[in-house]
Amino acid sequence: MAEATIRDVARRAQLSVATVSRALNGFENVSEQARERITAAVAELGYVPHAGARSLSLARNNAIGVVLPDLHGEFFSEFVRGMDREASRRGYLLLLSNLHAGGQQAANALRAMRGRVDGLIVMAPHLGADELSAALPKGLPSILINTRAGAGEHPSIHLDNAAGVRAVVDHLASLGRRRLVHIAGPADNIDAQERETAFREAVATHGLDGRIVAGDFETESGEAAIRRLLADGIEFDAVFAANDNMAIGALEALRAAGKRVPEEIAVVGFDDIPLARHVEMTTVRVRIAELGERALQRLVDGLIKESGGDELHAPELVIRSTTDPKANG
Amino acid sequence: MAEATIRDVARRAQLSVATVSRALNGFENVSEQARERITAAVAELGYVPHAGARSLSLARNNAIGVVLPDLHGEFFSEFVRGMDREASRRGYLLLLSNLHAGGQQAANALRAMRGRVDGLIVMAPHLGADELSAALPKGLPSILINTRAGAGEHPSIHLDNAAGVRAVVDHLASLGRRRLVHIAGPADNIDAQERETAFREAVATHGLDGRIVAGDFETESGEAAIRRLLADGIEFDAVFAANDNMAIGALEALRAAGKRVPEEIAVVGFDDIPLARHVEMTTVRVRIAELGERALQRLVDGLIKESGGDELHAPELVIRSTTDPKANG
DNA sequence: ACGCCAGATGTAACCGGTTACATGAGCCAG
DNA sequence: CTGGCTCATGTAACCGGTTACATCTGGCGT
Repeated sequence: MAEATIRDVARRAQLSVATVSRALNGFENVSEQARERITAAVAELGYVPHAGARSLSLARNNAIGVVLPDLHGEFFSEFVRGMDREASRRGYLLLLSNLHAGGQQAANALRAMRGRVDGLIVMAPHLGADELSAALPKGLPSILINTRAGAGEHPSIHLDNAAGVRAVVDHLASLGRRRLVHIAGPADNIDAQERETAFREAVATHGLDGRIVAGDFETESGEAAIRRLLADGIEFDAVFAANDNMAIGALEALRAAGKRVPEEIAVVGFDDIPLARHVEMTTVRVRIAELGERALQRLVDGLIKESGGDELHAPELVIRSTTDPKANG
Repeated sequence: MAEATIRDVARRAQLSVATVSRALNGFENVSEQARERITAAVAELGYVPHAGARSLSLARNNAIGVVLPDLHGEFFSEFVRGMDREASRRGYLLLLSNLHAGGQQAANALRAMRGRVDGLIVMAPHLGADELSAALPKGLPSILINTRAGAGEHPSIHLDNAAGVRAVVDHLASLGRRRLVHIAGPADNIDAQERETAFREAVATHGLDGRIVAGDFETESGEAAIRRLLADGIEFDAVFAANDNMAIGALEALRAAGKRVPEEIAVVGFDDIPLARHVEMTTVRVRIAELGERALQRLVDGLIKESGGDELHAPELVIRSTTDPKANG
């Protein structure tokens, strides 16, 4: 009752395995008669080709490995969705492996991909350049996502945080806001770092007053940050949080304190999560699915022709009523 | 510059492939000296075993295939997260394939899994029992999720919609509500069907007045449904939508019409999406990640010992302020 | 009638691992 | 000194496909 193999089909059709293989792969040089016998045998045996064996002899897997850290839901599903969309369009499967722990665990996850996939999409923000280079199976085309380390050696795609931040600050400046507060994300998060740095620069460029307070990407930290500022009697007319969650926390704290948004204080987030749309918040939309799509696209194209270098993925400002009362929700 | 194989390692270490294989797989019967030479050779060549070849000879892949339809973000990421968590715990990888189109496309997706995975987790709500049986590679252990067709033949796990609905209706009845409205989901969605049927039954059991109006799982349809009821002058004191999105639409329509929630009209959803928590809505929580976890767990356990039958996955009522003003948010 | 060629089919090596079985070395008991 | 045992190691078959190359057939030109 074991699974039928191509040899079983050959025996049943009274032909050689070579002919069967050719017929199944749509070669021209197979007689009509042979083709019929083979189709019949396949149906009778319920034969399904063994993709693993096929991959081995073709040295080609039609699969892409995806290695991600433990991600927040929204990002994860959108990213995978994007990759999947492009993958199924091109006849590839996605082999998923999450990078829970660090170090050795990560190396194993990457190694397990060898011989099962034709390329790797890796997001490993917490890995150093050396660890990463050591862990990546050499000779397996890889593309790095939002990973600053080793960007020179491997093709990579990064979210263009600076561009998003500039768009926000430009927008706030154009609305006449002068005293901006940035609620930063966790210090060990690269996106948070980049957003903070870009904020400093953009504020300097516009000659605005820019203040930075700490946050950790959670709603509560945004709320707490604003309460502290208000309690300290700090003056400001705009809040730009490093992500939407904190911006929502900020929004609630402001409204609880009786501040009018956006008339007195404008609020801007980053990411454009569904909730942001619901509360009509101005934010920076990151088309994550598109990022995944691009990554896969570039990787698969690169399987044919090597294409190194770093690419940026541009986000987009979405203006809603927490900055502009005229913007409808 | 091709990848090193085990034979290269053997040559370099001046040993046979058998010894190398044994050493790499941690067998006891390898001398210390041989082991050292092998470790050195592996390091020098940067050898990484070819998982595909290994799978072929072991007839074991350490991978589980996951075939899902095009799902809503929240569900998808939670489900995959759950499976992944359990998979990595057990040393399995996840091979993902989305089921975009129907029929032949679906069959191909399933076939492509043969020989790359040890088992299949399939969610194919739109496939008939026959199609499904035909498409599933025979001899590949499979577990069906939220798929009514062919539940008898294969092990499966279903969301217990009826239990969730009963909990809601019990809760509303205990609050003294008598005239309930159910905003149903799309007619071709199985969960929507089950929720609607269960609603009819629960309402009958309690001897309540139950009315059903159409919806399509989108926020707007919930809003429209309520507006229509109000315009028609229909009397009701509770709304139970087949999902949270529609419940939120209903909530907005009620508030826009000046109705007080929950004093005049209670509102309940289904799913417990993050937004539901934010608007403090009573709903039925479906622990999707847990569902994924269970599916994988059961499948992998079943690889050892076949365990047929159908299992139910129970959801849980979460009471918030759209039904009970005392419930804090 | 014969050689040549095209086209269908078969044989067997190969992809990169694992492993049953064979071999050979070293040790000890008789 | 030798038979028999243990233990490390090697040889080669095997997993299930693909494919280079060999073989066979029939048709055609001269």
